Amino acid sequence: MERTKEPEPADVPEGPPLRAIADAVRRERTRRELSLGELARRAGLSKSTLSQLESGSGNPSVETLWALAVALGVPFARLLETPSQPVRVVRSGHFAPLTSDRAPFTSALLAACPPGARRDLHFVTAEPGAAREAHAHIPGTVEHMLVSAGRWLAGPDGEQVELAPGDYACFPGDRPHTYTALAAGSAAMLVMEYT
Amino acid sequence: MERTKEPEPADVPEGPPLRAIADAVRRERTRRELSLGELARRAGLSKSTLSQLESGSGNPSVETLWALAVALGVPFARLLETPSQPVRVVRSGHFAPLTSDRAPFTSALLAACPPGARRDLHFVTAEPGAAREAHAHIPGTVEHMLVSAGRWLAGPDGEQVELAPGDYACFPGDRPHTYTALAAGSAAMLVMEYT
DNA sequence: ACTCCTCGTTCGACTTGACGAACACTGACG
DNA sequence: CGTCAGTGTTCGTCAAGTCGAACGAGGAGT
Repeated sequence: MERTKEPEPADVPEGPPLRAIADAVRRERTRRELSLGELARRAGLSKSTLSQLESGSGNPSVETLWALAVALGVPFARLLETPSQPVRVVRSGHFAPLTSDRAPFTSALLAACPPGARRDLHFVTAEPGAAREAHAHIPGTVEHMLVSAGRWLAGPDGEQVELAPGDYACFPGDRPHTYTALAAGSAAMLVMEYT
Repeated sequence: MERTKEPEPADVPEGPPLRAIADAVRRERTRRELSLGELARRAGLSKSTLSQLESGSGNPSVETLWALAVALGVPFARLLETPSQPVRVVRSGHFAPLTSDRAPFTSALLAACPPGARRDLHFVTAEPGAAREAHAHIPGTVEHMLVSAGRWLAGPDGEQVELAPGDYACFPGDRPHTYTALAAGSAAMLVMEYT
């Protein structure tokens, strides 16, 4: 391995989840009560390849992983999933300095659109006092909130976070959650994401 | 390639979408106006590897693809997908009167998600003086902008509109267009929609 | 005991992906 | 004109992924 000697930018410490892939493959395989050899045969792979893959040693090619996904009957991305996302908050000014090609311009990707996802855009305003209670939406729903003005307290029940203008947060929408304005004239961009 | 000689089950004619991956990488790269070498540098890859990958010849490892996904700031699965409307402005306070259920709450649907559409969320900040010129994206791209702070002049060339905090505008992104900050500390939510 | 089968692992040989260097091309600058 | 800094490509080399075969371990049935 070791393709590069450059000090990886510290703000992106993530490496490829080889361990997670290995576990996912083994999990999906045992769930179907398939033997390692049987899955290898169905996927057109050798047992040795699959064995090394499941042991975490290795760096499979997309062709190999694709064959496994087909043989297992799962979408490709399933083998790469990391456990459910927690509430994610990006404080104003703490966005990733992704691109700043020219002069006084910064742009940050808050949330890329997952495959097949659909997003509706809302703009909400509220005055203090009343909490908007939203019950659980259909599973897989994710909500994104970018505060435009005022102050908000929002998030799943028990995990609410306070947000100031410029703050961004996203959290699962398939659990009960609330939005509460803490200041007069509070406003926010709300993106509902369905999968 | 050709790892197996077994007659592939005819009901699953699919192979790994190497072509689609190649196109996706190039699309995401050019969308960010990154050169091949620059992306390779950020991802810790060699130019040759990336060149071959984008040309469709090759079978990248997950480590390689993962590095690219991180460098591009997109979820891994995005790279595996198979894959002109007038300017519309909604002035602050002129949203559709979707009055709240309870008291001091208003919510407005700015733009419903068309079937099959995909949207990426960005947060942009800028200082006056420099206009960010974005060249035409792939056809069908639509951009949504919700101003959070400051003042903006944005839109397709020749049709720019001035926007104040709370204002919303959407316009085609497949034509040359610009974003210009007119006040210090200007910020906005930017939603890129692809079909 | 033995045989037969299947399980998952480890071994050497082959194939191929990834790297670095050199390449041709373009446009900007003197 | 030449030079430089970019673009993206092709080349040879090395490391790593993949393969087939052989391996030891565990059962089930004689």
